[in-house]
Amino acid sequence: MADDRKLEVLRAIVEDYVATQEPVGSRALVERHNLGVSPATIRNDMAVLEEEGFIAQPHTSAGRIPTDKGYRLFVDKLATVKNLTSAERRAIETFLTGAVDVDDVVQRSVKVLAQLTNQIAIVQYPSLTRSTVRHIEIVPLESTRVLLVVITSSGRVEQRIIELDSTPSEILVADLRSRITSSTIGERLPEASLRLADMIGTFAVEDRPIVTSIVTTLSQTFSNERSDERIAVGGTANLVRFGSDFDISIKPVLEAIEEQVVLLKLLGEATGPNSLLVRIGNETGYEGLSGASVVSTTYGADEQALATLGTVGPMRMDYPGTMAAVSAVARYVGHTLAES
Amino acid sequence: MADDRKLEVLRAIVEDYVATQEPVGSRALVERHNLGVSPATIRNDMAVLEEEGFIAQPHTSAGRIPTDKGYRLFVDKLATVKNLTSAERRAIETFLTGAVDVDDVVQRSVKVLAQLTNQIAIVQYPSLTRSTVRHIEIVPLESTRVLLVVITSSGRVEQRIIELDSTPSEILVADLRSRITSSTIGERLPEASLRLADMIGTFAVEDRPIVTSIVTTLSQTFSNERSDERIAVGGTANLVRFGSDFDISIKPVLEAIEEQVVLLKLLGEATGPNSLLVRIGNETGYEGLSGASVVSTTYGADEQALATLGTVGPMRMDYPGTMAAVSAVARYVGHTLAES
DNA sequence: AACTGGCACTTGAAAGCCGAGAGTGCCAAT
DNA sequence: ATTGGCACTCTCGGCTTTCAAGTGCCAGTT
Repeated sequence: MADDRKLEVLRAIVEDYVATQEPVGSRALVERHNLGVSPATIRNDMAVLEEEGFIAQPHTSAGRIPTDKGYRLFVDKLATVKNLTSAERRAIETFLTGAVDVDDVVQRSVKVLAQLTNQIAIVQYPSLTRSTVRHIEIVPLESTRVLLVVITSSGRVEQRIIELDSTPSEILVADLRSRITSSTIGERLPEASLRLADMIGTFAVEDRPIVTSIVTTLSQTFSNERSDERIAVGGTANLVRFGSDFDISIKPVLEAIEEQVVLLKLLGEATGPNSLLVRIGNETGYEGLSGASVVSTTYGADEQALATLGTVGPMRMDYPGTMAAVSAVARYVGHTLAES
Repeated sequence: MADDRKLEVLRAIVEDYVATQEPVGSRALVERHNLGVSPATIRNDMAVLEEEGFIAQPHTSAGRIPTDKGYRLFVDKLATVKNLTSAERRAIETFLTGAVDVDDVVQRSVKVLAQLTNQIAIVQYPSLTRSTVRHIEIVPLESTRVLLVVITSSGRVEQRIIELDSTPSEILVADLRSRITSSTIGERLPEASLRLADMIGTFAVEDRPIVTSIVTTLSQTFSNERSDERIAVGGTANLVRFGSDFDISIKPVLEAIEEQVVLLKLLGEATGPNSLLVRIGNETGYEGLSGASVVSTTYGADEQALATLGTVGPMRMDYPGTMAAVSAVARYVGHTLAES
């Protein structure tokens, strides 16, 4: 029997429902897609699909809509990867290449992604803990103040100003700088942090107080979780477009968006580079977001994944298009950061 | 005739309407506020107030609601300044004192303000152009790269990394650093920028290329308009609370919030320190925001206004409360920044 | 065995209707 | 100037009715 056709029907249902936002019936189906059979036949197929849990009807005698499981199957098996138009590619490129620093790159990315997908875009700032140390600088300011600057492989610059108990000698500063540099350059931040801790003992006792405060501050900076949690969000106005219909209530989504912790969980651990994570409906694991799906992926400068980005949209979204956009933006962001 | 009473009636209408969100009629009015007259008398007063354009009725034979003009009068003449409870004051204080840097201060402020007012909070980052130079640092990195760091009076740290044509000698860097420092420290940024421009000619010709690129980059940093436009927004979830009723459609507001330019205009030029700017309904000058009001003020470290903050809320908001919250937060933010 | 046309059945959404309640404006009386 | 009374106007909620879409099933066809 035509088991293929059942899948074809599912695909057609998903596509039509995504396009029209309305339950799709057997008649409409045969008209729009040229499966060479009659509505009645489709009805039989649909009955089976419903039996298996891929589609459902909102009320008896309305058309069918895909269930979570239906979307899942669609994404896994049926979605053909859509390519972006060259215009879209160019848009991303020109938009991102104008960026002057990391902040700017991230903010522009959210904007592009939101516009491309008509959804809510989320971009995590490049993770500190996954970057390596590119440069460290220790600069004495007036009297007992010292400026510490760390530049990471992702082009991010972190700085701290600290107050010491006494004014450090120039020699000490120079010594400190060179030793810290040589033992941390190129290390990933968590390891660099460990190296630093081992180092304090190697300095003269009278210098210990100063060394200790500088080193511990640096160490904190390296393992600064707060900055790992930074996130940019855009396209919230799109929320109205898919929220107003029904299905999704706007409030929990807005709340989720303001709560960074939730957002971070949402982006989640995308498995690896170039692999998209698509979570559908309840798979997001957040109650207020049933009816919504999350498409996310990692981006990175080299092989190394730096952070995550993605979109939140209605469950009935254009998955192929969204997936294409997310992965394209991730790629470009990666490039852009690597160059800076 | 009792002209005072008419004003009293207006105040009562505003207060009741703000509290209940429902048109208020003559009967309810005399019951809740003890004006010593009968509903019929109130009706006469209301007829006059309507004549004069301070109140209106949504439909014939519903209660009255205040018009833009009515709110205006209320805010200008009738609103008694409400004091925050000591619990609220303490909340602001403890919330803000935990902040570690300027970014953090701003982000915490939005959050407090949003929670306090149940509205959308907007906080502009401390303006660069209105700050003074506290410290400048020039740090050679590997080979031809140089890191420039500027610390401003508001505690903000800006840094740039630039690529030079050739490696600068240590002597040149030291010289440059001391001369730049002495001529810009304490200056407001725009003036510092001018000073720098005059300076290039005083260096040896062979050093010009390097000097020029460093100086112009600094100059750009000083007059960086982009960073003057940075803004933090919070409390968008509250939008639902006052959007869902009717009156305000959510979409234009969300759009306005994403468009920084609009936001900046919204905050507008608050006239002076400690003076609140309240714009009601169409006074905001932005079409999508009819039905909304903006309460804003400036905050600053000393006398000097650094930037603006405020809230966007429904026209039917608790003006006294909001105004109190906005000005209190502004004051605390000012303090906090001055100390850091 | 798979497909098809026909037909009765279900059901939600839209439209129309009605009564209740709230609030007004006006008027005559105080 | 204020007040009680009263007729009038609306909106809102609940109710019924109608309409159309879509299904499920069955008997017939290939």
